[in-house]
Amino acid sequence: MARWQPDAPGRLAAAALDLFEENGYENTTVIEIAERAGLTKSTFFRYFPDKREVLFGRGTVTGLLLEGIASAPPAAGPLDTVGNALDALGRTFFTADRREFSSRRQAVLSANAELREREALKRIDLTASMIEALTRRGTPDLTARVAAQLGALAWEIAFDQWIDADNSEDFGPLARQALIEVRTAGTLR
Amino acid sequence: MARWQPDAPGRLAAAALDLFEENGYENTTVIEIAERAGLTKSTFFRYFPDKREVLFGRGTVTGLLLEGIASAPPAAGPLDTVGNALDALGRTFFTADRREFSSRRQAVLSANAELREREALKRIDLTASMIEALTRRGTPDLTARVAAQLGALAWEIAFDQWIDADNSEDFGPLARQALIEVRTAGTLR
DNA sequence: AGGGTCGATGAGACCAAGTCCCATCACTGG
DNA sequence: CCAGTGATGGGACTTGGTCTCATCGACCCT
Repeated sequence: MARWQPDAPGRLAAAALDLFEENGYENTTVIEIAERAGLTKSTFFRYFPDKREVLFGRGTVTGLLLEGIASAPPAAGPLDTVGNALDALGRTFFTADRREFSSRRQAVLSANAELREREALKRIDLTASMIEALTRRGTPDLTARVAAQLGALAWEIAFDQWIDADNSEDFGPLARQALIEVRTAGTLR
Repeated sequence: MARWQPDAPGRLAAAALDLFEENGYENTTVIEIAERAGLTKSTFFRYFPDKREVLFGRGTVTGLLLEGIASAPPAAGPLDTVGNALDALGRTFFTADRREFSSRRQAVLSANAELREREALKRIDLTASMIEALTRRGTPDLTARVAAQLGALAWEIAFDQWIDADNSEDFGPLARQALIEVRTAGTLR
């Protein structure tokens, strides 16, 4: 038997999500979160740099995305490359069993400005990562920046649809479709 | 004679920028900022909701941008509309006399994660505003979202160039040019 | 068996951000 | 001269976040 209950960070994250749903983010104290997880404030800050971060995974998403970009066929255009990456994300991360969790999490996020701010930062960091990964495979800088922005937009659209209760499609196809629509809408004056 | 020194928020903002440059954002206390401005912590938080916000203007930029979008010729395409708005911004806000200040401010922003996070939020809020302004003049939703993202990207590019020391062009033309390049780069696979 | 080590946790002091409430002060108008 | 008003000061209080040291349980080694 383990000396302590396993997966302290997981328990903290779960407790946090519960409490945020019950009382709201601002009315929830880090001490309360830790207590519900059977831990203390010290341990909380050992695993998460701040209170917001408890709702943001350990950056596995970024890794998957970069991998997806790097492993796309060399001949693929930038948007197709991003499409492949989003597809990979759908297969590995935005799986059906994670849908409910994602939905709950998203509801909490949109209810609080501080959390939305962190989300904004994540989006921009992610976009920067995509740009770097694209330039690494030879995409010209400006093209990479445009592709990354459009990719992030398609992600957002697909994610919202995926979360939507009366919709049962997988994330991958939704992202593909969103990317196509974004591309055709991108022929602007 | 006024009973108190005039323009308390302005003095606070100036003191903050000075101190952030001297000692860095994290090593500067709100109390220190207030003292240098001849005020107190209480007064600081009367004018700014938090420490970060002292570096972000009173949202005049958003107003100007929305105005610029709304006042564009009705026949203009979405990107031209955004271009007009950026142009207006260049004439009214990103004026030559504000260049040095913008440059100093930007250096402080990029040096601190907390400030970059706030900047990310501002960008996303601004993009949302642009989308709303575009849809209000009849642009289809998806088109508006793409145009706003590309507009924000062009803004970023133009701003970086404008800030760049060995460059003397005005913001407006830089933004126009950036927008053109972004549009041509946006024809992707 | 018993002592040493190690990794995860707890305890508590401490600082700064941010909130709140009330006092003060300088002027203004009646 | 007095009451009101608006900007400021003062200080108590909560919470997020940091830091340092103590504890505790298992495992190893002899």
